[in-house]
Amino acid sequence: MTTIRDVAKQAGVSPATVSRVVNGLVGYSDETRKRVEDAVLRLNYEPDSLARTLKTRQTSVIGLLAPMVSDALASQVMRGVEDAAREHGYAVMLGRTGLKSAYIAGYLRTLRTYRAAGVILISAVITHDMRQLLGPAIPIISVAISDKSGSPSVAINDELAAYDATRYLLKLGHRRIGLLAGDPVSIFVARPRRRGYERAMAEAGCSPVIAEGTFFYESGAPGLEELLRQEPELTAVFAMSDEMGAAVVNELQKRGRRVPEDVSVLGFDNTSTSQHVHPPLSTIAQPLEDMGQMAVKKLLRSRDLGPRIMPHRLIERGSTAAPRAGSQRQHQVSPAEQKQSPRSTT
Amino acid sequence: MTTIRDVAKQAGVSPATVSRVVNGLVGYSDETRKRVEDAVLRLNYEPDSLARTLKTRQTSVIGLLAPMVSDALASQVMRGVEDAAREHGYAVMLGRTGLKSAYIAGYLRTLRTYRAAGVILISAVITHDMRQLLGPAIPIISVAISDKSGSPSVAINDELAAYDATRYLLKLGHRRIGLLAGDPVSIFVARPRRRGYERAMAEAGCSPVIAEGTFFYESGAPGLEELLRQEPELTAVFAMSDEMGAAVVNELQKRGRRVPEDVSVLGFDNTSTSQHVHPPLSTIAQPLEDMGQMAVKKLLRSRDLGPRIMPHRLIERGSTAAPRAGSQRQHQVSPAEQKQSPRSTT
DNA sequence: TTGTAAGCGTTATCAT
DNA sequence: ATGATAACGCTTACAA
Repeated sequence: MTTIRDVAKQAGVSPATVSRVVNGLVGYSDETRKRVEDAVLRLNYEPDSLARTLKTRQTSVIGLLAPMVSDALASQVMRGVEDAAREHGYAVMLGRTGLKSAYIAGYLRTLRTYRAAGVILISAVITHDMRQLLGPAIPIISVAISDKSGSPSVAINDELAAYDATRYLLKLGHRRIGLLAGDPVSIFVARPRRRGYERAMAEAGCSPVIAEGTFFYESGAPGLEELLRQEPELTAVFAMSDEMGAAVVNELQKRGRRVPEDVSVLGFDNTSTSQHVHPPLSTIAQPLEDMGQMAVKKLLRSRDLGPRIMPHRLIERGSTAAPRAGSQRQHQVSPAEQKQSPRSTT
Repeated sequence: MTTIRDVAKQAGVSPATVSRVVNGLVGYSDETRKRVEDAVLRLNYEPDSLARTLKTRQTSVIGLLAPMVSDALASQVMRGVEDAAREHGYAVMLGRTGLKSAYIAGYLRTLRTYRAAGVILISAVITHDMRQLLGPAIPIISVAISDKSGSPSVAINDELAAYDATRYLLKLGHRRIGLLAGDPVSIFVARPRRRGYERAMAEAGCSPVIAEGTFFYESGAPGLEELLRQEPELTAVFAMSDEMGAAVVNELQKRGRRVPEDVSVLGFDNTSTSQHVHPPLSTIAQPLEDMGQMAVKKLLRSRDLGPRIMPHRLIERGSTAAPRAGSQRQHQVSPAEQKQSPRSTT
């Protein structure tokens, strides 16, 4: 390993001068700059980040904590984070937390001793303990969680997104719309999304039909079962994750119901799963990659605190349509229902 | 930030003694150990990894380089790596390379200056340049690539896996089996898998039918189109990725052919995608998570070089079956065809 | 058993 | 414009 001293010797100058040249500071002649640069090239010198960080206290690693590194949502966010980090010259340190606070604490400690420039937390809320553990020098930001506490965060408005989604189904003419939700204590977004659904249903004078799943594919079929038990005449299902939505599509078809002719299905997240089912899932898209990028940008802008709301959008694919004429009376569309979030088609 | 000196002062000993206690070395009385431990607790002292590494030259970070952090295969491997790394007290530094050698080089440099304990490369072959860049002190290992060069690696035998897969379809009675492959220069596993398919087909006296896709879902439909153009009487399709396999299932159904009654479909990798289609895909499973874990273990066992072959296995789900009687003559099973890889059902 | 001091590779301060 | 020199926080001979 070649050090700054080697370069200094080779160039016939002091280490201090080499440091100045390498860091583009002032205080050397063109002549010496040239000599130093030559030496750097010849010896293939690369400054040691560790030593540099030890001295300057400024580092170039960003911590990224995800409950699972292998689920589609986290993967997308990770991708955005990784790209933005590289672009700004930062390295990413990855931790899989499984949402276990002991794991999170462990990573936070590690990140502190590595003097991380900041920490990004996917799908988890920032607690007081976490802030404590990191110390005041290291900022932390959450991604993909609507956080009411005012901590730095990048997320969509989950309540509004679910509201818009439900409104969309109502507008198509559906009245009996089942919600495939999730456990609100382990899955933080489940609560606001449920509120959004309930609000839209209440405004339309429809009664809610709700079952809870795990957000994983496997829980889709039992979830549908439960919804149908509560309301056999269901004409639409709004699933809080694409995985559950995909499972519902497959399960409906297995039961001999056509999608979307008999039952419409709407997913959430616009992960690749939504395209792997036939017909492809209509879904609510979160700009996950953008959210990851935004998170590092906020982290790096010294004090850009507070929550940042990103736009969601409805993507219409083949899994949603108006209910069959006659299957129930048509829903009357009121003027107020025209204002909706922007919507696009893929 | 509290340093070793603070603790020393608090405990009334020298920094050296604190270091000894903290690192569990010998050379102090029970009495002082107690005093030091108290001070550590009271001051909430945490040794600085950076300074420690600078001195000892041994680090606790493992570099993990993946072409995409958001595809299902890499995610699974990452998960295994992450788990094993944590278990051994290592942190994971993540890099997304897109297989661009410039990106890889950049990360390798970073990892060198961070004195990484080792580097894990997903879905890419280790080149001489990479080894050069890392220097002799840092080992590197590839995962999910059959590497003939003898560099450290953890992978399945892709040739054999594809051979077994094809044999399985032959044994079911299929003769006209299409292969949905991939570009062998950008997707390294495409070549051995193709060889395995060709060998099995040749042994059975069947002529190969091959189309190239990208391994992504989108390429499944055009790939099937091409296969059918070459051989309209196809009764089975072997896709080199689950994504392509899932697309083929959907596309076949769209064209009014039933799976598996009219056409069988076999995927590869056993990613979650294989379960998100109906009927669920039969597929070749790689133990991706195990492979990730194995990679860090090999890295950490000082000099456990060379390639490590992991077992693949065939998972039978609903997308494969014998061809319809009469659609073609039954294939005669020879005794040699009985020896097959272990196989399980999910 | 314990302390002193040197040094890991930098950068920053202060002379010159 | 350049060079000594002293940190950064830790480990490790070596000495006591």
